[in-house]
Amino acid sequence: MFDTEQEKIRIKKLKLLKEKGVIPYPYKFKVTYTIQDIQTKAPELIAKKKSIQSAGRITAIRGHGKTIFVDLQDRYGKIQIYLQSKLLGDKYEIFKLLDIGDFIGVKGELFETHTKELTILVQDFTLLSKSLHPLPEKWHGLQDKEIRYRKRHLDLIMNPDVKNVFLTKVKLIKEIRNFLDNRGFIEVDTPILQPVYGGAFAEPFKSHYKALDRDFYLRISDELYLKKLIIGGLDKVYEFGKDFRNEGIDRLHNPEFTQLELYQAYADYEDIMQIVEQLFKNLLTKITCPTVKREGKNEITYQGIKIKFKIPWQRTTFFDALKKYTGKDLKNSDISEITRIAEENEILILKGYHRGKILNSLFETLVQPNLIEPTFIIDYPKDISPLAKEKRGDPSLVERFELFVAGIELGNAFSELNDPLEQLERFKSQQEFRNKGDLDAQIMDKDFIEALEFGMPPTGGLGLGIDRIVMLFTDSHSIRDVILFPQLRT
RNA sequence: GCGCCGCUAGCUCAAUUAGGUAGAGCAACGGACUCUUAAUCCGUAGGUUCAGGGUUCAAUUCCCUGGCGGCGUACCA
Repeated sequence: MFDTEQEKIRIKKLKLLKEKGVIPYPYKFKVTYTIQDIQTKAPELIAKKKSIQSAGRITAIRGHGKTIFVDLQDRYGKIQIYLQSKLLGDKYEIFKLLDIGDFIGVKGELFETHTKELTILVQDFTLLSKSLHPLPEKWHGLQDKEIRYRKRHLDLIMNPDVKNVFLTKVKLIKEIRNFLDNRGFIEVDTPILQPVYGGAFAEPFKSHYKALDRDFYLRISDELYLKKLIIGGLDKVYEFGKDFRNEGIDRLHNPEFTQLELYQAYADYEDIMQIVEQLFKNLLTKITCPTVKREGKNEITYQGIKIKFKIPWQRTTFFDALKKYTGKDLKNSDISEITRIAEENEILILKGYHRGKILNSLFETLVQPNLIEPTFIIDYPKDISPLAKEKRGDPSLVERFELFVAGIELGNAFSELNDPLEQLERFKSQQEFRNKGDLDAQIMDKDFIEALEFGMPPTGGLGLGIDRIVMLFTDSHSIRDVILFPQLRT
């Protein structure tokens, strides 16, 4: 546990401190000014020679014989403190048993050094926690991505920009809440452990509930429960939910991720598109990440690509988009033609792939990477959208859209299917796909059908990938950079 | 899953070309130093080179297997 030379030395220092009567892990310390407070109120604090108390982690020590300069870091900032042996007497020697990484509380007065650096002249200090491991190197920080993800505490200590990313995530979620609350939506929560999973195409994580002696699944979406709330009359609901999908990990996928789902009664997918546009307009105005430069309120530069969010965003039908990038109108094509195009483009077709699924593969490979500016792809084939309502005037399609920005899928929405008899038929055809080998086909949920039978008003519904939106706002290349503890191999 | 790349001191990196006693900076330890800020100066210590196997007189270096990670790709509509 304490194998290295430096760790052994720290353990020894801990023992020495105890022998000298220093409590290495005390209970509390009164902070009268955070480091950020000190910085904003500096002129006043200096002028009035106010006694201030602040606390933080030691990140650098520069000794000069009878004086020591120390950098102290707290949640929002870093400040220099100055210790003089003539002021501290015997305690000055105690400080020599402290290390980079230790937490201390200090009491003193603020002043400016000759080089105009804000500094606390320390009259007294208190050890608040002894750190038993050396921190990574001060200048290069912590680079090793594996350690950064596995030991996020070290990443946060050493790489201040990381903090900004997660503070931006918090602000963004808070702002979405505000936006929805102001429009009369109510926030709810629905089960994560579900006896039947549904609402998306994905394999679930499976668990076992001993008391009931039956298998449960971690939800892959909140959809069916939220629609029950619409049936129950809540009319406008949303949930920020952790969803779990038993699938691969890459720069856009983490097995557990945060999704916003919202449902609005008496609305259709057109209304939802407008909500999404307004929501982003609001976020673009209010959310800025300190480490990401933005030129204007209507644009974001993501990974070097400038993206404009001028409303209304582009709306293109699924088949028009395919036509643009394949040169062929595939709306009435048969499966052999689609298969041929897939093969021409070296798109893998696995067991259980039916027409819609191959079309979707074509779309993802040939169209999606080109969708840089915010784009609503609308009106999807029915067989890959079992929860969406038929397109008015075209029974082969459904009223559904997906939102793409920077080639990344950010959201999925429909005019929700509310005809219980048709929903039953859709589930049945999903069952057939499943029997033919499509393991992601959706599961019959009789409980949900029965709820629909009581009557669900026309409803528009939406799912938004929050982590991916945060990627956009923080210019993060990987979803791992916007999830504090991303999944890694154990 | 597949492909490529990587893994060396607590951290950041050298040394691998063509096999020949594994180095530096920071951090640490001892010493000097009352405005430094990547403090400076003098000195010291610190290594199962990811693991296991193989080739060789000799392996961080070459080969094989495994582990972990990164990037890409596939799967995940």
